[in-house]
Amino acid sequence: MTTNESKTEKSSLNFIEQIIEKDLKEGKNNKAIHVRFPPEPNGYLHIGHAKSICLNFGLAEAYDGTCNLRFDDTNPSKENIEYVESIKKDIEWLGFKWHEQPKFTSDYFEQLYQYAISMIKAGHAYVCEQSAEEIAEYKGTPTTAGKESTWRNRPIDESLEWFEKMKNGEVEEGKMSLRAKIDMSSPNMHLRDPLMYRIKRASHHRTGNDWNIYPMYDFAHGQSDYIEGITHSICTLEFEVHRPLYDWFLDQIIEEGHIRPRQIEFARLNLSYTVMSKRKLLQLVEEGHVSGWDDPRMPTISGIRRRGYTPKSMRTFAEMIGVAKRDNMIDLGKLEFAVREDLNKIALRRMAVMDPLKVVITNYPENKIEHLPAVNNPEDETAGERMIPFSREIYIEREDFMEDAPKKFFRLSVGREVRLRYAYFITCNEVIKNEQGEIVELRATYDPESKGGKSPDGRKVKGTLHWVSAQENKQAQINIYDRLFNVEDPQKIENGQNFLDNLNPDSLKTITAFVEPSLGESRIGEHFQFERIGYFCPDYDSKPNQLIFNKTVGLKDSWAKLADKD
RNA sequence: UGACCUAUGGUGUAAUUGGCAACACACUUGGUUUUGGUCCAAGCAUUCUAGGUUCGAGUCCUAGUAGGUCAACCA
Repeated sequence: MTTNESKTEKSSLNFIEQIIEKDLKEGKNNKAIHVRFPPEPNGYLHIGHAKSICLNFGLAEAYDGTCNLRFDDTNPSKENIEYVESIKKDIEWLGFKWHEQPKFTSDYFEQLYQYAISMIKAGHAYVCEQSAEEIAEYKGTPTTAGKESTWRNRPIDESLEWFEKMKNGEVEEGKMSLRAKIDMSSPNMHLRDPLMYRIKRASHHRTGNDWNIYPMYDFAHGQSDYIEGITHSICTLEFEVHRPLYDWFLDQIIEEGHIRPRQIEFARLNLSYTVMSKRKLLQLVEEGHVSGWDDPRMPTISGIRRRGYTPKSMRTFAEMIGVAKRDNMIDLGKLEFAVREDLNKIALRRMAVMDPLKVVITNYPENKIEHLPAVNNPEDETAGERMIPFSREIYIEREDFMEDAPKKFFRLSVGREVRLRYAYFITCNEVIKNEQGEIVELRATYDPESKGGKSPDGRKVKGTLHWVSAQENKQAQINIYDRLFNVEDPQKIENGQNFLDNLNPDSLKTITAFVEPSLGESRIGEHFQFERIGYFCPDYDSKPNQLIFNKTVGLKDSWAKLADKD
């Protein structure tokens, strides 16, 4: 068995896989792969996180390694347990399993504190009494060097003493901080004596009021990686400039014979027609532009789930977009392709009429109701059949009829014959209008010989329409979602505007539709294809007597494309 | 004008590390079809620019250009 050797089924490797295979080949880290997904529990996960989750957990799966889930909870004022729970749920939904129990950076607060003390003792850290403003001022700018703090060379004992007092809550918030002693003139801003600890009186969601000081990201992340034995610490590109600091901190604590984690950065996901920053997503929720974190228009994992996307489609998508270091803007169409591909294979076909137009079949008996068999999924024989009621009066889609139809219009028009899916051929012979001249009803005749939709004499009809019996159907509320923003990159804004000005006012349309009776039994978690329209799923609020469906994504529509050209 | 990073079709990712630029999405055209869906077939690139090395360069060298990240007691 060569599970630890290479990914044989894939012909090309991304740059991270190449690094890993090289490390494995060289026998680094005892030939083990141990990665981690380190979210901060201060918001809901979005599809960008999904990319990272698929990357990290996927790497662990591929190389017979392990992947930790670690909550990076060093900022008690922003984090809470609600987010912890939603993050766990999202990862599980995607189908991944973390190594052992979920881990928390707060589990290591005591160890981190000890590391800090030893650094003070070694002369690599000091307690600084500059204010936030002074620190910023002394820091300099990217193009000009900074100045050293006046507290930089205070005696070690004094720093030790004050750090202890900081910890014990004897120092006011903002009055002191612990800083690493590195290089105030470094061209890398992050090396200009970065903060290691700040005083915070907030209650932490796990450690309560045990601590009055909390470590900063840079002094917590690499250390946590080290403590957990992480081999490859994969993060996004904006942390690239942090890497020298990551390595510097590691140098201060590393011991002989221990695994030294390596930080590797990749480009975060950008998806067209949406935003991906937690801050902006939070704003959309808080200002009520969407109904919540799991609004099906949100790029959050919970939103996407409610929208009807499948875990498999998310993983396919992650596979499709790949991993690299250059900035990208992924076409939303790729995500839609991934979900259509999955849903096409698994979704049960049903008929539903969104915008009904009544058709009376004049030569069909008045009170007769036939139950006709219909295939559940042509892509999956095992899905079987169900029966659909057919009657003298039916509804078809309003847009499936046209009075002055062009040649390319394969649907219903006066004098034209079409097939009603799984039912009969009908020919339209009369249009009924109201006083305003609007079409309110169609009269048609059917060919009794064409039962099931098969032509009795081999004659062809070009069009097949979906339909629902006007007598036997269910009403359903349908939520039709469109892209949340009108422009590809909502963050690109004109002067004086903000990203909210790019919101698509028509991103949600709610209508009432007639659906075939079998949909009355649909359950949350199921996926349907409403034939010729798109994929839909029952919303969380859907009930048997009050059906609600969310549109996941439309079917590809080459007729709409053709019609658009005029 | 500092440091670091990145440049391959409309989009994303490859190219056995110097040897016929490949795969997917999108788009176009045609075929099949009881979903204008699916499926099948075909088409779609001067590898950011300019020089150079080489029998041969997306890959190496030189000089540019463009984009991104970094100045939170956030992560």
